[in-house]
Amino acid sequence: MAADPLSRVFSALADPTRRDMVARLAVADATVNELAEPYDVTVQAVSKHLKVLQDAGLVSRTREAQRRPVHLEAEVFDLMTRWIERYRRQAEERYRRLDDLLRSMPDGTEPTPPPQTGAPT
Amino acid sequence: MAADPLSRVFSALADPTRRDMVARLAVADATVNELAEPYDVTVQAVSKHLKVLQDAGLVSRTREAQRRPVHLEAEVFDLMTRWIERYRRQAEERYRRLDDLLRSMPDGTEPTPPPQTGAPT
DNA sequence: ACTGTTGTCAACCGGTAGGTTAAATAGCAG
DNA sequence: CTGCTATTTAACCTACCGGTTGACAACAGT
Repeated sequence: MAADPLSRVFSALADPTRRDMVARLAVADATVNELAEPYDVTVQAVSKHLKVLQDAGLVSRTREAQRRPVHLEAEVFDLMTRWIERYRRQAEERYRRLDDLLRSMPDGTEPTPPPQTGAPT
Repeated sequence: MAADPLSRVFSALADPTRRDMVARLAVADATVNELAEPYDVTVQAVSKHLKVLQDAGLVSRTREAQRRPVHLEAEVFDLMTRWIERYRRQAEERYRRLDDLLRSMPDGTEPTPPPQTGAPT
């Protein structure tokens, strides 16, 4: 199983069934059997999906009598949003600067662009 | 290969190496060999990663002499952000309403909410 | 016309993801 | 204690994923 949290979250949401579960859990908590009902897979398969979501920190389970309601934990979304926004912004900034650059030299001279960088995580 | 775009994007970003490539491409376009340099995998492996990113719509390639610079396409990020924000908001709305509910009945009467779990005592 | 560089394609391999069935665990109702 | 319901665990199977090596295509430079 993927070591880093970001990989776990992205990987968890890469499955349509799991995304659908998240969508339904955003509306209301639900038990495993309730969650399994709409899909034509076994309850065990759904239980596995739930484990993936839980390992990704997307859901939590609380013991309530013999049932174990599943609850959506929305905070983890921030992890993704922050990652995405970071690079989206960076890319947009690039375009902006490229625009400026092109506008500032209609003669086509190459002004030796900044040196390459190493990559962050 | 995953049919729906959302699965493809999430799946593509579930790999740390691919996320790192995206991070570097946010800074500047790069060729396959340049991209491969920091990692201790073969160029072929990187080429495969690139194909995944491309199928997800995250990068595009433009033919330039014998090189094929890779370019980050940031628009696809919106697809994810929209999905995430939608359910995050929905979940937060749920909490808000639950708060209101609890605040609105200090007598402890149960107004028969939807046949839900977690009935407060 | 060769040679070197850049990149892809094909075949293969080990590991893991997602599904199944069958058995085990946990709690509630008689 | 027995049985019913809800859920997880175990064992297994198949398919895909990420990596490899080896061969090949396209182009630049000499």
